[in-house]
Amino acid sequence: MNEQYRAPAPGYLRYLKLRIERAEQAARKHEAMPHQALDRSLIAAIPVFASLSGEEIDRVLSGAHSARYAKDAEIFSQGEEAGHFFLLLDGHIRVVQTSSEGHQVVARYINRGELFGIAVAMGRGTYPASAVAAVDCVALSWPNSAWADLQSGVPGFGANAYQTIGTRLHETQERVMAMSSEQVEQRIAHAILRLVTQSGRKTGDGIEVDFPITRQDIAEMTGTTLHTVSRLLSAWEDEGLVRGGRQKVTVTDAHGLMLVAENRRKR
Amino acid sequence: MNEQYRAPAPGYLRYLKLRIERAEQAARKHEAMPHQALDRSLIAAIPVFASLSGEEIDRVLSGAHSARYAKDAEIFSQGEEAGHFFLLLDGHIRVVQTSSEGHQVVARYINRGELFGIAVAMGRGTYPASAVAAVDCVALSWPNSAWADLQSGVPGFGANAYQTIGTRLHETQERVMAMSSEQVEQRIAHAILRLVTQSGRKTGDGIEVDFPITRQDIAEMTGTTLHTVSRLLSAWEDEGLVRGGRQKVTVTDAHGLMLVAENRRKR
DNA sequence: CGCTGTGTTGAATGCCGTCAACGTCGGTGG
DNA sequence: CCACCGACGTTGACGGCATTCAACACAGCG
Repeated sequence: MNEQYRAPAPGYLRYLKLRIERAEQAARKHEAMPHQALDRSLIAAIPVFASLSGEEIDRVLSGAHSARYAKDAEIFSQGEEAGHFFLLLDGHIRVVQTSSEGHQVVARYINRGELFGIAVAMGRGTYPASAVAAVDCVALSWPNSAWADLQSGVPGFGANAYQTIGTRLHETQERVMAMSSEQVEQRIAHAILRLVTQSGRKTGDGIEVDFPITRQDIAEMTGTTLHTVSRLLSAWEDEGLVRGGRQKVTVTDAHGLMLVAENRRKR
Repeated sequence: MNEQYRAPAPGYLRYLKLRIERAEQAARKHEAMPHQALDRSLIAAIPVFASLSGEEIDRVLSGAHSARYAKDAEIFSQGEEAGHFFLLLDGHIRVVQTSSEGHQVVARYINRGELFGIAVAMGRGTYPASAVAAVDCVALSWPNSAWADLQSGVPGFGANAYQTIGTRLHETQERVMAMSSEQVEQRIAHAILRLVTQSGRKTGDGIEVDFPITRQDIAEMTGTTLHTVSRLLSAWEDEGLVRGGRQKVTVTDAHGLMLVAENRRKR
């Protein structure tokens, strides 16, 4: 604190660099087929729409726009005017927030069947975060003007949407509690358990996060650095709790990892 | 990590003690006049209801229950079945979350005119946090069954409520970002600025948080300890940025404090 | 085969939590 | 009025843990 201005936020340059990289990747936004043939079965599989008749589904889809998004494409951008809301049909989406200093945080991952970008439901004019395809994705989008129609036309749609928001608020608050009270080790363990619970895929020797995820991503979920994440994952691999890999994490001993998460581990 | 079980969370005993104290204070719950005379003017001053006619206001109030809550009384409790929602007519409410290990976090403060305890809007069966009166308070409450009536009967009520939730989600996410990227000093500065912005009262020599707030409360808002808060407030007092006091904080140099919050301070 | 993105690991610094002790204020009861 | 007590606040000393800095390893790709 002896300089005229304090040095920029720790690691600022690294974050800036990453941000630029991702921005360049994002230039590929909306590269894909803008009006893919819509299949009723895609929709009928979504719980919210399960109760609808074929005819009703057609009406719901008539106002929707389907698009494919390549991996790392940006579906919408933080601060951008929010004109549409989305429903993820397939893939995984990473929701990223960037602070004014350039620090990035992964707010959450969206799984298939979930609504996202529903700024309209909260009376917001802009998206509070960016949505990036973690893998190739397919999503429906509606203009905000369709919100009222869906709410009145699809029984349970409004309730489902507001419950989604409520769940996210609650999860975010729990994250605040975790960051206030837990050690880094526990936070990372909890984060990984949440990932495999919500987006896990069974493999031969455990449960694996079924989209590519880097150490840096995990660090941005838990408020630490990729170094710390790497160190801990290595240590856990030695203990047989997880197995690492390039952009890959496999939990081989979920129970053991849970003990770590709750700080009850022996040793 | 050499013991059989790791030591309990750092400072656990202190938190437990505090929790017990507050629980005892909370035993005074609902001590006050259960059906205070309702005054239309109380309601007409609330923005959401401003557009209503006197007759409509009477209808809104007919389903409501007004109560006074003494300082430190608990209006509802975390985990409790959520049967009502509330509107704060006067006073200030502290919303507190407690983790399973007993660690407490102040989720937010509620100001007059704001809805709180609106679990029903998010399809939640239980309250995710506890609400404690920071000063003597007056609040309206409705049974959950009145939610639909208010939504259909009061223009803008639903939109206002969902916007409130959206704002809180956004604020909570910003808090996650702050805890991920900012130093303790900046977080505390931001928290105090937010307090005086949202609940400030002008005094002779600055802006003061207009409800009693302890160092411990500030620590629970920012995820630190009361020691660190005390140290920093003392340092800031020496620099002329704030003035402290028993359960009191006065900002005397908001601009200077903002420089601290953004880590742009000279020196 | 270089380049870029990703991951690993060692060493050192420093922030901030922890422990501890003391000071101060306000209320309460003798 | 005064002594006592609990709640709240302050300050110093110490040390652990995570960040930071640095260097290297490895995979994929053009």
